[in-house]
Amino acid sequence: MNPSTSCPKMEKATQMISKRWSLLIIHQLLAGPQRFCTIETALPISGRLLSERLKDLEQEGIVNRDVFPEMPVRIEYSLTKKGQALEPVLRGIETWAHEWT
Amino acid sequence: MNPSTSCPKMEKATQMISKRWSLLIIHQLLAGPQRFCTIETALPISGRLLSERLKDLEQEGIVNRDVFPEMPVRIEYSLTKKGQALEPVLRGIETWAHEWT
DNA sequence: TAATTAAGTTACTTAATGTAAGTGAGTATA
DNA sequence: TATACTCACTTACATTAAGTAACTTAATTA
Repeated sequence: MNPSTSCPKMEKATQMISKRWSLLIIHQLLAGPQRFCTIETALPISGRLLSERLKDLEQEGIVNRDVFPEMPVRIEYSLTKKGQALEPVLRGIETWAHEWT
Repeated sequence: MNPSTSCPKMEKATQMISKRWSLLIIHQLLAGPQRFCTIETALPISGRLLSERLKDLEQEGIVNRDVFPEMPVRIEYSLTKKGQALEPVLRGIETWAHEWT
């Protein structure tokens, strides 16, 4: 592994969002706050990985985890401002996906 | 793994570009056609993976591999139109990276 | 009482990534 | 002429990540 000469912020950013499933989860959350099982049903991802990825995204400050202390407890995932700021990127991918795939 | 209810094009696209290193390689190639060793030096990626990733991207029609039959042979990698169409996405990530990381 | 749902976790298998060294053809250096 | 070096990879192997399936705990519905 070489020391890199490219932009370190770009490296960090791509590392963060290009983990498998991250982009699809963020895309899914653009539709609004959602519960675990809703995301699990919407995407072809297993609970095991969704759980892991949501934790990662929460740590990166991209996703919020809100606990509503009802009975039974309800947990909703949503995008933070940092996460919402990725909307143009996701829309760009959407456009590209429709044109080229 | 559930059957998904989200957009299959989006799934394909994210699968394609969010493989580790793909985004950085495409970003690097936005600067123009480059040789293997140039990319290897510019990014913190090993030859082993760069070789693998370039093959993937070539197969997806995102990257071109041009062989110049000089002595010694020169090989240059560049973006296809499909690859160049990703520029807005990469610029979006750049912007986000500078604002939020 | 039995089955189902939500939000995960545990255990285990398979696939991807990282590291280091090697290859073969050509080039420059002592 | 022998040595070292560059380019564009490849091979072998160790480590890490992803995928699959079954399990958990508490509450809810049939």
